[in-house]
Amino acid sequence: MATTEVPDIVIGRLPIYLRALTLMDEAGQEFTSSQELGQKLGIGSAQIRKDLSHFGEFGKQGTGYEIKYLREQISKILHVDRDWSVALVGFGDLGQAIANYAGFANEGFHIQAIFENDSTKIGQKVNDQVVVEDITGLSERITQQKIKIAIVAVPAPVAQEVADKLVDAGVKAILSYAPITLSIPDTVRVQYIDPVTHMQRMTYYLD
Amino acid sequence: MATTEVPDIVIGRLPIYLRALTLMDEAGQEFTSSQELGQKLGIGSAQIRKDLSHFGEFGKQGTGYEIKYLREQISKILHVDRDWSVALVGFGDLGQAIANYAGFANEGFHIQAIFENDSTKIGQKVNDQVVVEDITGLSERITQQKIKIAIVAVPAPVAQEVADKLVDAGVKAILSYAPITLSIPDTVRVQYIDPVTHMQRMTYYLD
DNA sequence: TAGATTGTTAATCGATTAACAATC
DNA sequence: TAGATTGTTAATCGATTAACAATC
Repeated sequence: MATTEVPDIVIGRLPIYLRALTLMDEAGQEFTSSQELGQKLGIGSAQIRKDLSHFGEFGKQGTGYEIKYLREQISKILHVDRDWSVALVGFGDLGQAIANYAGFANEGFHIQAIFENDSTKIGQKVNDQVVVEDITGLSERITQQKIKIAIVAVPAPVAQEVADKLVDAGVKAILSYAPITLSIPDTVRVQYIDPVTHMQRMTYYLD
Repeated sequence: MATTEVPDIVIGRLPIYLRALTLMDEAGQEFTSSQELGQKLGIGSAQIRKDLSHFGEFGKQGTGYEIKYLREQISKILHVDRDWSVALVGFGDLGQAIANYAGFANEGFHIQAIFENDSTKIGQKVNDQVVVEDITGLSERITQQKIKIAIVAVPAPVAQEVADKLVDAGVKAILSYAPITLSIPDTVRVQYIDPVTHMQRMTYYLD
């Protein structure tokens, strides 16, 4: 089927499918079905089949999906069948935890540049490879290295300013840990991580 | 209006509204409108009015919403007009960053118990108040302190096991940083934070 | 073949949006 | 009063789900 603009909500589920498939693969499992996958994820089997149908046919009647194959296909669809260079802005507690987090590198997201404005942190070497740079050199470095993805881990009051610089430098995707809604041209993707909003979404149901 | 089961997607937007209102309040602003709020958040004004209408009438024709008042009301709706005790399981890099993160306490989420299984970390004092405990004492301690919210910051392979213990101990809301979908009774709320899935959701749009 | 499961269609369900009377 | 903005209704839009022919 041709690409008739796949809904973003579908794109949002693909990484979840991918994660589950990777787990099954690592467990040595070879095949799965939309039913089994849905069961594990708390999602209807019809939804999984519908989601996948936006991109092609990946299964076989009677036997379901070959895990390795489907995994590869979803990786390609999401463009994660390659390595990505990532810039990290902010090297406080949070930034440091992010820089040390192995999960990114494992999935091909490599932090290749780190920026800070606290002079005591500049020059520090992280993981024996990346040196913390002064934030004033952000635009030049990002443009030069053609980095397209950035992580924002600075305090809320400066996050918008940082985002503006990133956009100017050509960044096309921002993962922001700052608890504010950024104003960003719609040619640039943004995703937010704010643990507090997640908490507040749950307390509604508690008494 | 009576509560005819408010959609969860609406509940999910309330913390965002609350965050924006807090920001405006701190900036000294007194009134806002659904239009202004929507503009700042990239959401339609009709949607904001519709969302709020599930809970009552909070504005005035012609002038809009008094920020302090609306903020208070949303806080009450979300049950964040109080303090919450939180248990943290896992005190590795991520757990430590979470324990040090001021954002939780600022919003009334206080980490009152921390559990680990690495004996070298047990007994350590965090922020001059909470002592890292052996995970074997988890059930007793959580039951005893009647803690209803927990943060899971353990490696994926043990996350399900930890979640089961938390549920047994009476926890009703789990914020999980483990990159797996947990199997949890639907009497317990779960929210996930997985930065990698957010990244993968964006790379789809990059080339 | 008999059983299982796909991909897809059509029906249902739910959420968003536009429009406007009410009213501050 | 004139202008602005609410809360709500109805229309639209989009997503989920059920059902099933196709087929491995």
